[in-house]
Amino acid sequence: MAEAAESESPGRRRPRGAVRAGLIAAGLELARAGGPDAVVLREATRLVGVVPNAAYRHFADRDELLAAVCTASMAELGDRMAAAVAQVPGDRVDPEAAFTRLGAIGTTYLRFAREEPGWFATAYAVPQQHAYITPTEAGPDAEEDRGPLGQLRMALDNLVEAGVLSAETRPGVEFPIWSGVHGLAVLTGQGPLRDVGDEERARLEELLLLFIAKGLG
Amino acid sequence: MAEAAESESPGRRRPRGAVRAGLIAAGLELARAGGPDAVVLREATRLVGVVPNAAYRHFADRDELLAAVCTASMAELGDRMAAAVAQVPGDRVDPEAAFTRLGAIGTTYLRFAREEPGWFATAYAVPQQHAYITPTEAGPDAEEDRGPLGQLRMALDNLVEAGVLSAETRPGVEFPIWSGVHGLAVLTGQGPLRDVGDEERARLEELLLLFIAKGLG
DNA sequence: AGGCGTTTGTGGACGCTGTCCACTCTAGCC
DNA sequence: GGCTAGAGTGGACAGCGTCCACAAACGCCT
Repeated sequence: MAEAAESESPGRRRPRGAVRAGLIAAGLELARAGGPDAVVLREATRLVGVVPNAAYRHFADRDELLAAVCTASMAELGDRMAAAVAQVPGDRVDPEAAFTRLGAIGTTYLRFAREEPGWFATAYAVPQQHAYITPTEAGPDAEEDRGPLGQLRMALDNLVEAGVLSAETRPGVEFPIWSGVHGLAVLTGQGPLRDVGDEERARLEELLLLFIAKGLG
Repeated sequence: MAEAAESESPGRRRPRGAVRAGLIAAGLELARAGGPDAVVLREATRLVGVVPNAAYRHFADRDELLAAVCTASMAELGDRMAAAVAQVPGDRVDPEAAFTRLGAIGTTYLRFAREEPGWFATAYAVPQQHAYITPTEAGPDAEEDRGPLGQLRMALDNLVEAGVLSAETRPGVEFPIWSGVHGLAVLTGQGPLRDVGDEERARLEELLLLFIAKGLG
């Protein structure tokens, strides 16, 4: 990432979008290690090997850079969730597979928060409004939403299709479930439960998923 | 709060712990308006009417001041929850009252997050470890714990006493419940659900409490 | 080919922050 | 009634985000 001192004459020497992309990559690196507060503009430019003000050619201010890093962090979470879901064998109407997919979603979410706390915190630390989320009910064509909520919705819809989840329980359940998983991630991540041991943490996660399953049944 | 320019000779003119208490009060004011990041040491000293370095006679650094403000924010949340619980009529073994108390706890928590977002964020933004929480199982003598988790535990224990909640469901349920409530508070507070409308938000809260009730039943 | 405007990066500066050091004055103890 | 510890002051430093004026490279147009 860091390629300082190219020792060329000033002016533009890099390919067209390189500085912008580099700043985001550097920001991602910083965020990974220290969360959103660690995304400091000057340090990012330093990693890219450019003077601080160069960043202002690509971002209005630090918040805009941070927003880009947040979006990238969220995308990373979404990608990992999608990968985990895709890895579950069985088709849409297979009841067992549908349930396993839901579990994979929750587990991956919690694992991401545990293994990449900086990115997780960053993904949800949007400086301004950002509109990750379809306001409350997506249009009926809930195409491909790779965000956590979108993927959770798809998994729940599959559960209904597969006959595991009753149709009248379905509407809106994504929010209690998301809240539960997110809350545990936050409490055990940066919150007061942050220094419970590993196996204790695993027990809490299991407890939560069981509780959710009970609420669905 | 702000009493600048007392225009006395320098040296100590205030009662003994006044500056320290004033700094915490000023920090609380700042946190209320802007969350933990708004607790800036120099601004707090300015509000108290003292030079920035004076703060270092009472706190090792900014993080220690912030920690004190966090503790105070958490205490405020705890007080409001306790007040709401105390206001519910009926004794410990009254089933209906016990259930109402649990609802009051959740509702107050969510309301606090909604009406005092700065304090709420601050309460959970501890810079270092802080040990609000009894690691996982309190000693059998779970005396008076005014923290959110402690009060939630008491309410759940009451629910068992009153015969509403089965004894084998009880162990550990506080964590899924806390997670759910906290998660919704965070998601609708600073998270991606932050700009849903008021009635939408109310619906989400209701949905969550229903889900929790279902998980308990 | 050559000129020119737009883009992109530079250099220097400002105000703000947290923090350190040396100093002073006050209050309370012997 | 002096002395010592505590509490507040003043000045300074580095690091941060941000603004301004300037210079160089690109690429388009004639």
